[in-house]
Amino acid sequence: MQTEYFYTNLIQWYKKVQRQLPWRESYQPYTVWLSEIMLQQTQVITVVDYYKRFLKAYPTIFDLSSADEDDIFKLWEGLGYYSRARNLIRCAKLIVEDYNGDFPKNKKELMKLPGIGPYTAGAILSIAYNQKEPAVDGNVMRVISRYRALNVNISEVKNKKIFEEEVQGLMGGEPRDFNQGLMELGATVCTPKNAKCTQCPVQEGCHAFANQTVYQYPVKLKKIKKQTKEMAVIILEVDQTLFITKRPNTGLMSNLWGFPVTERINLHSYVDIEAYMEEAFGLKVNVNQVEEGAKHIFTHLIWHMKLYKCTLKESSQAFKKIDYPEILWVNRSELENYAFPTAFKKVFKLI
DNA sequence: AATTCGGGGTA
DNA sequence: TACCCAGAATT
Repeated sequence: MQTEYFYTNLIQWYKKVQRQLPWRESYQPYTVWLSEIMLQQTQVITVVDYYKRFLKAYPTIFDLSSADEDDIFKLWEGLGYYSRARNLIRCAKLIVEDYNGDFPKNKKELMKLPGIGPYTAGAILSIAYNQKEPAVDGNVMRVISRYRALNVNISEVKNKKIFEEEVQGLMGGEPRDFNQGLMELGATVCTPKNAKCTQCPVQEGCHAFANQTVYQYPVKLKKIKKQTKEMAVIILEVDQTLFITKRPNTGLMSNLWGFPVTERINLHSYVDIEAYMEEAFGLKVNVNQVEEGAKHIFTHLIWHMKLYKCTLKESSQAFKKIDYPEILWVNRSELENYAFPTAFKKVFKLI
């Protein structure tokens, strides 16, 4: 029978070849949840060390729920998608306050929690509670679309339910190992390029392999064009202390620290930069020098940074803060105490 | 339904 | 370069 073939072979393969990963040492809801949040759009190899540090600092959901937000961001520094870190604390507090420290055991309740969507809910239910719920991520869509030769555009969110139903149909009695096995197969064998079909436990049933059309799947129709922005990074130094500010709690790199930064509208004007510092922070500055900065690539845009080295005008006394919640003057050795995204860490080396 | 969220590995 | 990654929230 087709269903038993896929399930049996996948489970057997997974139990034999699975990678030893820190979040596979136990299947507590807390550690499953923590690892799944970190693994969103982030590769396993990147997550491992972050996960270990995080779990050591916060062994239980109760530790995390009472954590200092700045400490969380410092631990998350460099991992990206920083709203995940903010949602992590919000979720931990809700679990402790509203659920007595125990994660809900149904999809509807789980998806009400910040940072938990359909994939993560399914992962928690299947991996922690061994419930028969699908957990469809990019790996699973690639595996299933190849196995069934599905000409379904995975870029359209509405098509995800097609894959969830396929997974349900293939699922057997061990959802925990089955869902993880599906993802493991996608991550290590059924890869986007150089797929290792000779090692595949379900090669005999795979339609794409039979038709030699493996690389036609998954169908993905959406092009992202990265926009390039010329950015001015303001390096304002007074008495060997640097001016830094915490970024707003929405938008790009929210809640992390950074230097003041603004788009260079008139590429040759210092006046615009001085006006920006006056408007945003109430600081009257002089731009003394412009130096080459760094390039940084985000998901949907590219920053070309130039460094605008400034001093305060003597007449300026008031350090007003308007748009930003927090500002600080710190010396270079203190920078490491604050969480900075990688774009600004590149600047550290230049100043 | 489309866009916005990082950063690194890989070919 | 361009693509992809154990996606979710917002517009």
